Order: sequence, then C-alpha cells, then structure tokens
Amino acid sequence: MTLTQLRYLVAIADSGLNITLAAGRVHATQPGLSKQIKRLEEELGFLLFARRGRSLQALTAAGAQVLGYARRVLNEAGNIRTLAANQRGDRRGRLTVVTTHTQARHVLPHAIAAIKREFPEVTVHLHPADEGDILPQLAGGDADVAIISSSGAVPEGGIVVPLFRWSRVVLAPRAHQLALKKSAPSMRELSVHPLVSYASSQRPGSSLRRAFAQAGLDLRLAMTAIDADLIKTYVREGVGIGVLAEMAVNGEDSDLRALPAPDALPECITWAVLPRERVLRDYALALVHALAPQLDRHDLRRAVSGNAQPQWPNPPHWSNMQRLRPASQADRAACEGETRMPIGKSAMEGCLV
Amino acid sequence: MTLTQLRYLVAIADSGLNITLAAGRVHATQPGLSKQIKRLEEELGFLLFARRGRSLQALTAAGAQVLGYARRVLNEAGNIRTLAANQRGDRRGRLTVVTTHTQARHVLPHAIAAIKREFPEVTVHLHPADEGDILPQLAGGDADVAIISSSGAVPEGGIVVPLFRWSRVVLAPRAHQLALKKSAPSMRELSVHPLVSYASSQRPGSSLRRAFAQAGLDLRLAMTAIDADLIKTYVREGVGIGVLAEMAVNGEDSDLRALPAPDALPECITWAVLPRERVLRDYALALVHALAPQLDRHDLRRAVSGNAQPQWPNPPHWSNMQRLRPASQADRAACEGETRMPIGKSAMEGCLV
DNA sequence: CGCGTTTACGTCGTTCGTAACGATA
DNA sequence: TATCGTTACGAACGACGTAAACGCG
Repeated sequence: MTLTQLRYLVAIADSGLNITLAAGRVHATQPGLSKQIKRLEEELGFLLFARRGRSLQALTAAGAQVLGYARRVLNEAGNIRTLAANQRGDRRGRLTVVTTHTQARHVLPHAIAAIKREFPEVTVHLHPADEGDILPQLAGGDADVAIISSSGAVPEGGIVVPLFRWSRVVLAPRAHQLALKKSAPSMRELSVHPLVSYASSQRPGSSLRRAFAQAGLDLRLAMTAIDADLIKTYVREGVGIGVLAEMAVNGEDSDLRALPAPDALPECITWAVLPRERVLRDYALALVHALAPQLDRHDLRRAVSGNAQPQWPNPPHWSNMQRLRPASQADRAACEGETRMPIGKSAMEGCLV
Repeated sequence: MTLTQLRYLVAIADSGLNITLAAGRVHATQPGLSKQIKRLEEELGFLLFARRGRSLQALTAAGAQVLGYARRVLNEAGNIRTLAANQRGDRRGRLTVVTTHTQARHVLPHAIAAIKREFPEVTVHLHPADEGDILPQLAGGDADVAIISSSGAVPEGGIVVPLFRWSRVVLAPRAHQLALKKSAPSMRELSVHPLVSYASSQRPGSSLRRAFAQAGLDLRLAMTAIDADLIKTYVREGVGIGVLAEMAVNGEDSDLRALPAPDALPECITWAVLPRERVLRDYALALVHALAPQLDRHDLRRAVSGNAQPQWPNPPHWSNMQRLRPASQADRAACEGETRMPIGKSAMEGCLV
C-alpha cells in the first residue's frame, strides 16, 4: 500500500469511476492508475471496485470503507505537507474562502487586499455560496476558511472565531417620510412599509421574521435579493424600505438615507470557521487576523493547532473597527518575529527544538 | 513522502533516536533508514532531527509536529490493513488485552478460551497493569481492548461497553465469628475487624474507603494485595477479614465462608473500553461479545465503526451470567452467517455493494 | 467506429543490502 | 576500540509511459 495508490483510489472515486479522467487530474497515465489499483486490490485481498466487463461499475462495500480511510490518510499526509510549507516559510499557495455575498462584497475586500500585500504569490479563491451550503463545503474540504454570520447561535462544524458584531440599517429614499427621522424607527413604524431585504429573510427562522413575530407585527417583504446592491437599487426605485447589513452602506449612497434599525432587530456576529483536523497555511490565519485585528495571533494559532479553545473576547462592533483599522498595520509587523528557516541545504542547521 | 519514510520516522522516534535499533524493529538495514530520513527531510525542506556530529540528538520542533501527523497517517493506513484482514476473513493475528489482575485471573479465562476456540491462530497477549495505567495504555495504542471495572463512574477514553455488574463479598475463616452469620454483615459489624483487600483500596477515593467514611466508621486495613489469591491466603492465616470481588471466589474455597457484602458497598461494573479511531479485528469484538453475550453483535460493530453510541442495556449481574453461560454457545453459531470472501483471484468476483 | 479499459513491453528511477569509511565516547 | 551514523556501489525491483489489443455502446 502506498500513498500514490490511495491517491489514485480517491481520484477515481471523485471522477465518477472514470479512470481516464482521474488520470488526467493526478497528472498520470490511465494504465498507470489501472495497474496501481489492481496492485492495491491484490495486496488487500479483495476487489475495491465492482466491474462490469472492463468498466468500473461501483465501489464495493469494502471499497467504500477503504476509500473513507484513504481520504483520512491523504488528509493527514497533506497536513504534513502544509506544515512543511509553513515551516520553510513558503509564501506561495492558494487560499479558498467560502462565504456569503455580503461578506465577500463588503467585508472581505479589505482583508484579502491585505493578504495579497503580505503574500503576493498566494492565489485567493473566493467562493460565494448560499448560507446553508457554506459549512458543508468547509467540512467537505472544499475550502480553507468559511466566513459566516449569525444572530445569536454559534455556528457548528469547525473551529469558530468571532470576528465582529454588526447591526442592520434601515435604508430609505431621501424623499421618503422615514428619511426625515433623526433616530431609529420603531418596529411599528417600519411595519407599515413594504420592506426589501436579503433572500435569507424568507426563511421561517430568520431573525427578521422572528423579530416581527415577537413584536406581534406583520412582516411585509416587497421583494428579496441575495445582493445588497440589488436591494439598494430597488429601494431607489421606491419598491420598499431596505433592511440590510451596515457593512453594505457606504458614502456612495448619499441619495439614500440610512437609519439605525430598531433595537428589536438583534445584533449579528460574523464568524470565521476553520476546519478541524486540518493544518492551515499561515496566510489563512493571516486572513482571519486581518478580519479581526483584536485577536492575538498566537491565540489564533493555538486554537487551530492545539485543541485548546480559548475564551474569545467579545468582538468589537463593525462601526468601531473601521476606526481601528489604520492602527492594525502596526501590529502586523510586530507579529512577524517568528523564526523562519531558509530552505538551503547548509542553512538547515540550527533548527532546534 | 512515502508511508515507508513515515514508518521509519516513527520507528526512530520510538527507539530513542537510535537508528540501528529502529532498523532492526522495522526489519530493514540502518543505512536504508538513514537515507530515507534524509530524503524526507530534503522533500519537506527542513531538518526533522537535530544532529550533533553524526548522531541524532533530538527531534526539532517541526520534526515533533511531523511525527505526530506521521503517527496518524500510519494509524489510518493500519486501519485499512485491519479492515482488509477482516474483509478477507483472515483468522490469524494478535490480540492485546490490558486489564487488572482480578479480571485477567477470574473473568477473562473463559472468554479467552472461547476466542482461542473460534480463532485458534490468534495470539492473545494478556497485559496486566495497574488500574491507573490501563486507559493510558489503550490510548497509546499498546492494546486493542481494555477491561476495567469501576463503581459508578463511566470510564473515559474510548468506546465504552458495560459488560456485567458485580458485588463484593466478605470472606472469613469458617471458625471466625462472622462466618456464623446467615446474611450480609452490617458495616458496623465489619468495621470491628481488620480487613484484607485490594491494593487499590488504599487510594483516597476508593469506593471501600468512601463507603466507610459515609457510614462514619473507621476503615482498618490489616493489609492489601493486588491479587485475590493473596488476599485469601492471608484470610486463611487469620490476618483479617477479606473483602474482594465475587468473581474471585469459587468452589475451591470451601474452608472459607463467603458472605454478601453490606449494601453500603456499591455494586461495580466491569467495562470493555475500545480505542476510538481505530478499526478492530473481528476477534477483538468476539472477545467483548464472549464477555457480554447479552449484547447484540451488530450493535457492537456499529458502536465501533459508526460513531453511533447505542444506549446499552443495563448489564446483567455476574452471578446470573454464570447460569446463562452454557446457553451462549448457541448464539455464537447464529452470528456466523456473515458472508466472507475467499482470497483466490477468481473468487474475488461478486463482492458487490 | 469511438470510448475506455486492460495487457504487453521497454526504460528509467528508486530502493535495498553489502561493504567501506568516519566520528565519537 | 567499540558503537553508531554516513557514504559508496551494484543488483533488483517497481513505477511509469508508449503502443497495441480487447469489449462495449
């Protein structure tokens, strides 16, 4: 049994049992894979695949079990490679972030720009997904980091790091009667207008829906969109009053008036969720740190590598972080004192415990 | 990076950084290991070992991390091999059981005899250990099954299966005044005599000690021994009254009189603890089943392979199991209907999902 | 007849063991 | 001087890719 054989097995399984396709993906030839699989079956003493004629029809029951453990072997082997890349200070690589549109559009740009500045050779893959698909995708190994927000409940399925708190804002055309108010409208004032908000508000358990129900008021959604820009567009058209994340409004929206949302709409928290049982590259942690400069970088690393889950501080509010941000440049340099080994052969000495 | 390289790394670490010793253990030559480690270091890009002159001085910090993941890789790879051995119905192998002396001497013999009857080619290693060392040894991968007893608390550190309940008995010489009683003595009656019991009763938190403290009585231990036979010997000599597990008394002790222990001494439960995250050979489960025939064999396998922890039934009392035991021969045959694949090349067909 | 798998074969790289060398206590 | 790690070398094995054969739709 070799790592190569297991890699081929997984590749074939992930290619719909098409050996030729799998061969391309692992940069090898089809007869090579064929032979290695045969060799593995011979060593284990039973068939991994059920064949009809010469083509693979299905995994056998035992084959499916082996596949599961093969994935774990390769995962751990990958951990060693990642560890090594970190250790030798390799600055190239790829980073896949799975998140919602709002975060991708309004929260991440600044952080990703910072990462690209610190690690120019890292390819960042931003992978927008529906709210419900994010954590499964992280668990499935499709992403290195998930950025997700929730009101109240702590997300499950990984190492969870609170990044910042945020509130919703009410967005009205300047001409609208609500735009004349100086402070947050009440739930009742809000409830008399048709609203425009995120598609996720449609869901039965959404915090917007819950807040209205708790106040004994009807929630009238004129329309929903996945995208804050779309919401703004339709607010401008007079379709309704916008209710959206404060991160999504900026100086360019001067034709609209943003008011604080009623207190009854609870604060939300944006979290980073990191995969358990998988070593992350340094730049993945750097991304989290760029999003939450209030966290100690060493706490972060300990939370990921060790199993100690520190008691995270109550995260700051988004509106305060905008003010903090320029200062965060300084502590980045302060954190770079970690010793790095150069790669050269003669330079490998001295890398002691 | 190959599985061989990782195996060599672990072997060297487990041999106190003595490559020559490690080479012997993995059935290879010393230069072979030396070269493979060097190759691995080259691929990873940093030193795994700190060398002084030509001898290995210590693991580097990064090397220690790699070692940890290497163990996990090898563990998962071992799982595949174990899985395969089960799948192809290999009946040879070894089974290491770590347990206390009492269980090894009075509980396991019957079960191990049954295993050896069903799997004659399995070498059973019985590994007696002190109570506190058992679970660490299991966690360290030194054993396949731990058999351990406790009063009340459920053991931690693996998949826990309750086997049977048992009570303590009071053992007195026939001539002793306690021997004239027809029923269990009270705690007060017991407390006036010096007692002879297990060494573990010495510990502050032992259930014997707790029971006496709770009754407001003094526990006078004339002596303690690790071994029920020793306890009996000294009871015969009149050193004191024996308090020991009911499993340890049998027909041969007709010169002694065994009474039920006071109700204040709580019942104990003997548990099997199986390692998490490790596939076990069929005969390891067969051992557990032989010890607890009341458990469904399929529940057992599901508890081990799946992560579903079934709600185990309240285990029977040891004294009732002795009566049940002859009947347990029948259901063993009933459980052997599982299909096995022969090993031959042509016979590998038909092994479908 | 095209697609995909298997078989056959030649080449290349790697591993392994033996033997000699070097360093260290 | 004994022990242990490294280097050197030759033999054998194994992996890989090319090319051809085989089944199946």
